Amino acid sequence: MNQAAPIEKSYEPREVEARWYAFWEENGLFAADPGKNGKPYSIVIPPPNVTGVLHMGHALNVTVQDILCRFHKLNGASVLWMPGTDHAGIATQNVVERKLAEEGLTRHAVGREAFIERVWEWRKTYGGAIISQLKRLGAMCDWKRERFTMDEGLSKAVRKVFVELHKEGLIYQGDYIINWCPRCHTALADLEVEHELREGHLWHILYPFAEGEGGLVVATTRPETMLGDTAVAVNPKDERYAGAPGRMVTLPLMNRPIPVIADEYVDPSFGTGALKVTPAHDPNDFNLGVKHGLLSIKVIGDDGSMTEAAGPYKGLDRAECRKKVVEDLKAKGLLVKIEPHEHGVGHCYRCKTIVEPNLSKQWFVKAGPLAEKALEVVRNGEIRIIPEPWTKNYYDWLENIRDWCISRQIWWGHRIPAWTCESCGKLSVSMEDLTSCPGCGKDTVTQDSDVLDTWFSSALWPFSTMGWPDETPELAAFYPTSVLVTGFDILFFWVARMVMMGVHFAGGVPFKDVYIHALVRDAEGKKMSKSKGNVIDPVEVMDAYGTDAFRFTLAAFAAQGRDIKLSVERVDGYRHFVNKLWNAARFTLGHLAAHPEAAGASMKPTALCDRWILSRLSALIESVDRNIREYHFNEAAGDLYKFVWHEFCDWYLEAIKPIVYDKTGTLDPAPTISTLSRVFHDLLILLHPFIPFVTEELWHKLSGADGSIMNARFPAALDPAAGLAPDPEAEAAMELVMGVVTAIRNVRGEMNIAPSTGLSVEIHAADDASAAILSAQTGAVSPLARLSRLAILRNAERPKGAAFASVMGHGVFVLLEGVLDLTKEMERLEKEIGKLTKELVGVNKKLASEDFLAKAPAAIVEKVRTEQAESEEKRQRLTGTLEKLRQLSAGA
RNA sequence: GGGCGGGUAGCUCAGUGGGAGAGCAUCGGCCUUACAAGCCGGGGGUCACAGGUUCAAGCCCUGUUCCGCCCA
Repeated sequence: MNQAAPIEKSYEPREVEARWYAFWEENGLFAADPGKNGKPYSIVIPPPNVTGVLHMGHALNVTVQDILCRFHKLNGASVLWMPGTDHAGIATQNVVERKLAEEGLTRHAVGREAFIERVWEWRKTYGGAIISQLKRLGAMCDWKRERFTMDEGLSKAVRKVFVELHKEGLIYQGDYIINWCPRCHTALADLEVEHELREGHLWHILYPFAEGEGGLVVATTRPETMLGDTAVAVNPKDERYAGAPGRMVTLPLMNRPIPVIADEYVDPSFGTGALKVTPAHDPNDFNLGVKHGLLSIKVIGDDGSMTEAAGPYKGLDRAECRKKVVEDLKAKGLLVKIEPHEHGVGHCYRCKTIVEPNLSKQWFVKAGPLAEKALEVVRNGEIRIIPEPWTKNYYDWLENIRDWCISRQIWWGHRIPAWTCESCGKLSVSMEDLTSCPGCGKDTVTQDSDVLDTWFSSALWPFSTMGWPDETPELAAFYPTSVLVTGFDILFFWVARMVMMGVHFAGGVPFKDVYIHALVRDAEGKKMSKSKGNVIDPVEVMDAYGTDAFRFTLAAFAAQGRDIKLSVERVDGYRHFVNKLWNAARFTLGHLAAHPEAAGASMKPTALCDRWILSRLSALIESVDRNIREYHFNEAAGDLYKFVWHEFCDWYLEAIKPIVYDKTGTLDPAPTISTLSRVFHDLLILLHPFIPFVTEELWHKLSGADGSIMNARFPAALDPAAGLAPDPEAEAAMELVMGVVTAIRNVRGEMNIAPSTGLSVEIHAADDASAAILSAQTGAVSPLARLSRLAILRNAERPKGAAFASVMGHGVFVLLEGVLDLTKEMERLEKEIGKLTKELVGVNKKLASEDFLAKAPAAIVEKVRTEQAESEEKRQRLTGTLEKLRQLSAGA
């Protein structure tokens, strides 16, 4: 190189990342403009919880979106990536309540208004943590548009949707059994309950007939609920209980007569086949209760303790009550037996407390009609779910959807816009806050104290963030969004509900594609790696290896199955990759600087390696472009990796050294410098979506100009004018060159010859064309293989004392007269022959099969034939050489 | 109980019908002027098991087994 390397010897990510992120933001490179030319490309970010900290799931999710946004921007699209956070009702309220508890306070002590103020304060102080972590990842979100589900605009959208759905009869209030979390003191939707298998018991209890002898033995996993039993049910086909339906039994401990009913629902094979029915505390029992007109007696209160209706057990905690009930039954001789029993127990997804199915007055969304439309738009292809198998899960859930309980008995959230009049009892739902009753006109109205499920507002995210219900330029330009990128864990919670709401309110689907990526189970560690202790903090990974290395690793993982286990060793591998690119840049930039006249020019390539690398670049562009569009990020990343390391660095840069370092003064480096410049330039653009920071840094060193790689244009795979097109001839010739070089290196390695020793090599070409190619490439082959002499011959005599290799039918002789270690050479040849023989067995078997010859495609047969001929020829030549060496060795 | 995914090199994982791959680890040789975070060469796999379809199976089908997830 003619001048000192202009850049540091190794890549130091920290400073570079901070500098360029600030640059991008300050220069408005993330800013979306609905009036801009170019095909709109839009994504709304899955809003992370405002209480959240960045975990692997976010990191992967954001990396994928950023790759897509940067890629489409490079392709000239008008890009909007809408960012924001979610108010996470229960989670945030829990966090603030814990802080209050540290001060010895409760939310009830400070009051609703003051409490909500405290939450806003908390949000102001801590709510930005996750946002700054997203920035650290390089996310090109349009931060000026950042939204929060509790913002004024979004709140207006929420209220509008509530009012409209209520008007349409799709929102209703009623007494139903719901999942109650006694800790969070709120109702939960079915989806918000997590079922875990627990070791429990099955208690068999005798319920004596009210009249006459005997009774029925029921089996239950929750004996404390018996206090609220209002029937015993058996299957009408169950012969054991023929005659029982219609009779009465006495409910033990409560001494209440309850009827025996018959219903097909009862599974005769479970327990004793007799089912105690507690409509107030079990969803299935609730259904039976409705069907048979049974009473509902609520014996467990909202705080988890027993109610008045539990009689003598009133005030006991539900767990204590269970013990007491069992003891009392035992004392009365009514406890027939206790069996160990494993069963699913529901837990609150926020605090893990065991939920209590409880009868309660709540607000519900009638999901059926909305689900119908949400099914339709996927069935008819308006929305594509990728990978496709998730479509089935989507269908299954929507086809069996139940009404959605949307009211929560907490304070942090969108308050339900419903007012009840104490005077006339009228319930009014309204867009505007009410101060008087629309019915009787009196000012005795009170707003419902409940708030809405956070997912209710999240369901509106794709259009509420763009200004709906107003008709905005953003909605016109960017709705529907191009793709939703998310993990499968919220396919039901969020994706399905967005589709329902989008189709119903925003006039169409909220997105065209849903890309479901792999999921890293994290932080809470519930599922993934807690047991293995390999939870990894993305921020620590970025600190240690750099964001680009981390992102590239995630991209390489992105097509994986449904679980991710990330190892830092692998991130380290990709850190090496980034550094490799950095050092390739040092080399490249040095030579470009030395030849400024050629650096930017577009010259016709003359050298074989130049033609070859352009052909490979053309293939790479095609692959990266296609694979990103198909969401095959791992393929794109893998091809980039292979190109950079194993084609560009390993072969191309080495092959051009004799040209760019030419000391003979006989070579013209200009076309090669021009090609190098072009390839490196395009390569940075191809890599940019994956590793934005290092590519931006190098971009500036490359051009020496200001501007940003973000404004560059993605190259076209086919651009013959610029020399970009597949060049099979160059690829074939280069393969011959590489084959020869590798064969010689193999000899050197196996024979333990120092790299500093120049070798003398003769190649006996099998045909004139190959001889011509090789003759033209001696200048490339010699340095790559470290030769002191290279002769390309035709029909020559086998040289004496030479190690031998066969490459594509050509004889390669490494002249080692006097120093050839016969034993080693024979071992090397034997190993080689062994491999070939193994290959030949398989190939010969194929060719011996008439079926294969008759039925396999002609191209395949031809390929196998060629393979066989080449391997056979090679084996014969190697065997021949080996034989001669044996004779020589025996003679000596 | 129903559904889904997975079992590929020592480890973490790619690979959806014709050459079994990557990173890390490992062995041998190199401080060759972009890079020792590197270069060159090598070793390592009956692709969980059994059967089937096919000219051809890691890949498709059936069964078995183990692990994980979702739903009830």
